[in-house]
Amino acid sequence: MVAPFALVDCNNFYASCERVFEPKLRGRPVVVLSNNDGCVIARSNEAKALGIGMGDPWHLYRARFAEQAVTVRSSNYTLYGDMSARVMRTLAGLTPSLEIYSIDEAFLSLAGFEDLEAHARHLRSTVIQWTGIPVSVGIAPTKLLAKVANRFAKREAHADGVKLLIDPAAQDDALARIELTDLWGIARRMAARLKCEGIETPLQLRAADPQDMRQRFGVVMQRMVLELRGMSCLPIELVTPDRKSIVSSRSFGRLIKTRPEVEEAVTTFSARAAAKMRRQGLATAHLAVFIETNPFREQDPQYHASRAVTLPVATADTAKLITAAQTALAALWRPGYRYKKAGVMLMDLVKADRVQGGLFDAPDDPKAKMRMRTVDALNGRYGRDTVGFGVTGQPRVWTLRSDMLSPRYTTEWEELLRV
DNA sequence: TCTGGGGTCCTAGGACCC
DNA sequence: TCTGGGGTCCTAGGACCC
Repeated sequence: MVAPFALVDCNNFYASCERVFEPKLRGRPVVVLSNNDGCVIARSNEAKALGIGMGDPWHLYRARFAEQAVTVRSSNYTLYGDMSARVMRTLAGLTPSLEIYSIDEAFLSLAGFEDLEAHARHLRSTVIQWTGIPVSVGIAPTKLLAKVANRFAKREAHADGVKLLIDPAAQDDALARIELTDLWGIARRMAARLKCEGIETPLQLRAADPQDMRQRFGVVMQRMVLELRGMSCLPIELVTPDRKSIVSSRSFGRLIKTRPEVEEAVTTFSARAAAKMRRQGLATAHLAVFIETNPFREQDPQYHASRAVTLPVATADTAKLITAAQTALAALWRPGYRYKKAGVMLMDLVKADRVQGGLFDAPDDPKAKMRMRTVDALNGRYGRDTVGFGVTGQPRVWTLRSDMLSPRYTTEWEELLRV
């Protein structure tokens, strides 16, 4: 048999994190709220039982649950990130192949384990013992089915946090008891489309012809059909790929009308995103700013827009990114609206080993200056700022957009840059 | 009067995930 | 009065370039 997958998912993660540091909250309804305490982003089982929904605006409940002792916490992402790292470190010690899928989920390969259920229970008990976070474990021949298994591990009381969907009969039974939208990758819109085409249940989807589904819905849907049949198409991704973009955005606590206030926010977002980018060893030459009015206030005139700017060279320098962001903001700013949200997006991120040390701006090293002249000449010749180099490493060709790195230029550039 | 084709970039939006 | 934040991938049309 193919190596089975386990999906380990933390139960009600943010609420569970709060409980680790406040044990008296155990057994009581707990909700964690989004930024500005706007809406519900995590609920303990007790809070779910009260009918509090994911994403619900908290103001709908505030009065109702005041006296019912629902404990409310503002979110603390630093804490959750730290707890997540503890859980992932624990899991990493218990399997040779771990894929961190999200802040509270990980896929594990269970290749080589004889007693899958015993191992799953071991994972579960070790994580709660070492971190205080309860987890559920779903095991199946494919990632998609492991997701389904995890759902039952969480919901069935007798499962006690572990569910195996290895036998075809068990898979049939599980798929018969869920909706299309319960499947990983199918949400409301796609489910509606499928239903229009006569596919109304997960079992019907599994029975569909994979090739035909590819024609009608694309390669992603074909993979889903195969995964439902127990043919693994989605391998464990052991290496976390570099981020392609980094966003820093916030809804304002109140509606904002003046430009200086938005400028201030955009400055903060730029600095925050730049810091995050540097921590990940990345840099960028593409940045965008967006601002939005409050779409829930239908009586207000609406405006939402984004503007991108390109820097002459990739950088991770906060001051340069702030300047660029203000330029973008100036281009899209419209007076007379009441703004609710703004953000800064850093895009087309590149490895920072190409751009470290502000080298593109004022290199002191004579060789670097020489290379800079060559770069200028090349950029002049091609009419674009597409060439750069690293001071610390070997001179190298890089591009502001990866798709501009065409092979016919690469060799020539490499030669010219070798001072 | 006829009026290409390939390519990139930007903006916008849709769909999905956590 | 109060409705999150951070990601990925895909598509489409217009501007612009060669």
